[in-house]
Amino acid sequence: MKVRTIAALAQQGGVGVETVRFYQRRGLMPTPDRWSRDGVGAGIRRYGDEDVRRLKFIRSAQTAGFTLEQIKELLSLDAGEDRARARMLAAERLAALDRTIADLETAREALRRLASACATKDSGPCPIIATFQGEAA
Amino acid sequence: MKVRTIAALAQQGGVGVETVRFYQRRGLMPTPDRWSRDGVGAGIRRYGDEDVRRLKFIRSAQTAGFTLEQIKELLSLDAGEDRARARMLAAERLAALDRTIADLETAREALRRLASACATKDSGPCPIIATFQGEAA
DNA sequence: TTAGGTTCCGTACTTAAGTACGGAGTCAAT
DNA sequence: ATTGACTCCGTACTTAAGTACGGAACCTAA
Repeated sequence: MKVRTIAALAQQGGVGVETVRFYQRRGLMPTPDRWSRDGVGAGIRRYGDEDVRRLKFIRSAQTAGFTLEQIKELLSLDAGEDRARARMLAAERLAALDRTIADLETAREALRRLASACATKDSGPCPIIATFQGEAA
Repeated sequence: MKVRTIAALAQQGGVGVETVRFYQRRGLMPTPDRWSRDGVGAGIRRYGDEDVRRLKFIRSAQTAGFTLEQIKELLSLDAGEDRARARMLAAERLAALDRTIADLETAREALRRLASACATKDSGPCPIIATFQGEAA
């Protein structure tokens, strides 16, 4: 149950302080009450392990291609009852992800062709446009 | 040597007219002179097969993750002598692409876990955050 | 208790890649 | 010759996801 400042939270999540604050404004991260150890003054906000997990989840979900808006919904579903909705969001993203990966693999082949086509000599023009497109539409 | 209007060019490239004009402003597509068949008036711009190839190249290169700025450089390299530079751009992008694909595949696994974890029952909470992260950092 | 580094907050700015708009000119078919 | 669609052009707006800024409050170590 370690308690940390926003800077430590951000650091553990691999983002900047301003980004955490941005997520708070967007409703993705909670904005806990401020408190000081000695009870004097307004204090500052402190964050726990749960917040770290939440922040890391946001980053992973982003890698999976969810928008912040969708991630917000996933977070609200996390404690909710609507499994069907969660499944649907996951399935949709999975399909889109597979398409993206396929596209990227096609692009990788094109890049390989380009790299090797331009590798055979050390000077002289190399037809990038033609090579890159290969036979793809 | 078919000649087409900007709308036909855009359509063949799978983009909108405004996008072609945007690429022209950015120096990615040429802005040919205007001419009319009967020589009367200023005419409009006409585009050939070369323009279609160029536009399609831009779209493919974008899929490969190049920015428009980088694509602009690739286009300038297409007829140039600097093979080394072309190879370098390709190699860098290839490496980044491989990292992206790997990340996406990791994300796909996480999504699969999520989908199946939330599939076992039809209601009740399903711990999205915990499930999605799996054991990944 | 004071100096420095942080936090907090609202607001404004940034970037990439478009998209939209409005008015004037042009083209193709009737 | 007119009408309706399309082109051209400059300028402005959009979206997502941050980043930056400035001043006031706060916290910690010396």
